[in-house]
Amino acid sequence: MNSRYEFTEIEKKWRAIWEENPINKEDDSKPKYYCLDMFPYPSGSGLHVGHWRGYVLSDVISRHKVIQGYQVLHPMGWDAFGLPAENYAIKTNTHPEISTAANIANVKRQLHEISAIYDWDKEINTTDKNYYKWTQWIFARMFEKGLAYEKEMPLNWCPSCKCVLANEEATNGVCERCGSQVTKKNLRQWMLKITAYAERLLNDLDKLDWPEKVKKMQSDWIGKSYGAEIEFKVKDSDKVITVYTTRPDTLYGATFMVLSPEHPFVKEITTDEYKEAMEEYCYQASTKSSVDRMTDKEKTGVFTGSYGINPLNGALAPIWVADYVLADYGTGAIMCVPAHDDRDFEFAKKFNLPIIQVIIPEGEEEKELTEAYTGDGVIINSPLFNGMTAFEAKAKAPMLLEEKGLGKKTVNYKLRDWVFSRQRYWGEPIPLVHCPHCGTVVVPDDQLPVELPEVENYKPTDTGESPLAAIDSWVNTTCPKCGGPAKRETNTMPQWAGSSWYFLRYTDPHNNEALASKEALKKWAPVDMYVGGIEHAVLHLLYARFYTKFLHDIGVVDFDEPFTKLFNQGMINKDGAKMSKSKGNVVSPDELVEKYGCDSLRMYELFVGPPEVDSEWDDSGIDGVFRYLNKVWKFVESYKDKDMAPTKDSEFAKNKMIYEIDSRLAALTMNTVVSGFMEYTNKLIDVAKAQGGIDRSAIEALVVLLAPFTPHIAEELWHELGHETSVFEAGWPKCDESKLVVDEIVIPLQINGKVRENITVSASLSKDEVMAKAKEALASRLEGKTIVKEIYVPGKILNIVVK
RNA sequence: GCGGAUAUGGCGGAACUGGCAGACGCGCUGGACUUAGAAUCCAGUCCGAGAGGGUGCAGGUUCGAUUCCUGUUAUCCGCACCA
Repeated sequence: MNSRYEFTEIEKKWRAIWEENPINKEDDSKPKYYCLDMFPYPSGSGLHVGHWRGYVLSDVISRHKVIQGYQVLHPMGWDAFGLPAENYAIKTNTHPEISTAANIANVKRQLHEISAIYDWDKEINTTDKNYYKWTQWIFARMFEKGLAYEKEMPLNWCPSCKCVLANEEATNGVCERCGSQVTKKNLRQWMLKITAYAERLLNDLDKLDWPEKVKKMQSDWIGKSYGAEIEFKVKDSDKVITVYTTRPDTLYGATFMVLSPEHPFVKEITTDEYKEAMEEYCYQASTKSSVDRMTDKEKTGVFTGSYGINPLNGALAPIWVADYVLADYGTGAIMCVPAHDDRDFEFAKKFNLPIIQVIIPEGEEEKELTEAYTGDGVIINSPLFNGMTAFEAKAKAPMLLEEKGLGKKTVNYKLRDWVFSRQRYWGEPIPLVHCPHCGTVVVPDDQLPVELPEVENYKPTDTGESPLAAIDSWVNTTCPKCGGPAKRETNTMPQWAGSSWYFLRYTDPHNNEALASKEALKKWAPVDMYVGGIEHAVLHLLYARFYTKFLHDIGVVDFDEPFTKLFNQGMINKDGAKMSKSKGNVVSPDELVEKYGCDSLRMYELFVGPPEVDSEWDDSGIDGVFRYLNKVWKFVESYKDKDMAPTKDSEFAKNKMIYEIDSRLAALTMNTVVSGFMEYTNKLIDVAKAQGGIDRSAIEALVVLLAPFTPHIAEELWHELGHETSVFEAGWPKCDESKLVVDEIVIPLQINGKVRENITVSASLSKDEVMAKAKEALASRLEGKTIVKEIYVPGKILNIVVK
């Protein structure tokens, strides 16, 4: 055995051996475990130490499961459609396929450096024809089920990407990808009816072992609210305006109404006097970008000249049009209760509209309001609800109104349907054909995939047309139904399409008959542990849940949630900022692997901080784990031939180590696992030094425990200890808790809550006996004091309160 | 504006259900070994000479609070006129 820890040699050696003979083999006699990383986009700049973090974490979990006797699916692949490759193509006129392949080769090389147990036979790539065939197949099924539909509407448009965006991609009015301000553009687009699944997407969050934060973000995004729809007749008209409100209890306080500028009645109920102003206002609203509409805090609006009739008391409510009411939420029309809604209050003040209070705080008198009162209280001025609290009335009002035929109980969601088409080249073609006779026809399964054609110009247009639209030979086709001339749909799918189901494909990646066989899905899916960044909290994770539920409904899979457990690893920052090429603060793992070895870097990635928290990268910290591994090496070298019978001390040290590593690993607090290794290795070394040797099983336990974290050194040491088979076949050490029982304990002694002395006592002593010893030890400090109280927490602490 | 999270030495961070604050590591200081350095090893390292003080700040509950409660400040994240 080498006296020095030659990591380069060791790592090279075992990587080659594992390549020949993988430690993780399929074996149906074992239970399954599916541990998945969010697959990367193969970017040109490669991986940095931040990417490693999640991959190391998932690999530690996977290897741990292997040692515990599971067959583990731990696959890797490429989410390779997307804009960077396409933009690169525009700049250099290189086909995206070529640049993508080059990037994949580089990132794959880097991934090998991690020595994760990825099964490369199961590698997938969303841009493979055999893969996107099934992405299209799923779309075809959605189309048949009426979940894919076409609609013309004002959409989020990124002027830089020259492409529409889904709502999820345009939060804060900014393009999720490039950060440009999003504008509105009226376009005909393909939509997916994700709203049909709103209720299930919301309710099923309960059964997921996911971070609360992510569940909260999804449930906020779905945004369910309870309320009522109430009908207001328009005076001197046959029109009836339905409003949606969550506060039907305040109906008597409704002093005006507001329609969104896009509401269909606007034209008809605007009187001649206000016509011109209204046209101008609605035109302005239609051209306003979503950013402006959001940031313009000042309320604007125009009176229609018409009045709505309050169904409860017949009071007249002037009807206004204002852009603070959104067309696509609720009914696009609201009743306004300025006394109890901040926005309505502001609007009423600005346009001098009446304010009627219907709720006053418990025990207070009605007085003039300087702001809207939105809290609970007693209902007043409301014959139907008087005497109730607002809380009560809010709950009862929908039913009461329904009984009177004035409205109905309703729920609403903020979730909108998913804008699914993109005006770009490098994505899955939408498998539809437009036929002048048959209308929109889905491409039959036996003609899938609809392949991307070669183009000469990848450049997107400003008109909202895909570059594909310029290729006549591709666009012109025959109708699958009638055989007549027809045109292909030229939009492509968003990047999320391929990633919404890829976790299913890993179970059976080469299947040409189905997206995966029933048997393979049954064997592996759903994913037991999903590791990735928080940035997909609503986007990818919501879409993947939606796809899974759909595939469940059409009988493809028999579960309806894809990811049982989710873990979001924190980002790694450098100089207080996210690593990026443009900031020049990227730390590459390649040099660190060369200098310290893969095992050291793996362990250090886990040591930088709690895995779910963002951490600052500091190169010098890796010295600590490197020194630690050298210490382990030296320990094994020094004591492997000094085997002796187990002693009380060695048994305690060994089992305590197993117990601590095991429980910390189970809690996924990997930084404390690493510190635990350091702490308990030191204890083993102390015992070995004191005894002049140590039993072999203690050394072996350490080596096996280390294996998921630092596989190469562990495997090498395992063989040095005389084993012929892999450390990953050794079985996970079990803690014998009977060995943790001690007969002497140290009790800290406090006076008035401050520790003054420590005494060592037999663990079997009674309270009185311990107290007597304590008083003896504290005698000089207790002199002249009166003891007020004595507290003894058995085995933990003793406190004496004195005056 | 609303919602959520976080705050502990020079630094990263520990502390399980209220029970010895600062584990483990980095860095630093001193020493050993060396012609010298690197590496390694040993000792020390919250502040304070000491009594004592100390987990963002101000209170509270408790024998005892980093942990629970109230208020407050700062930072980060999510949503953003959703009626």
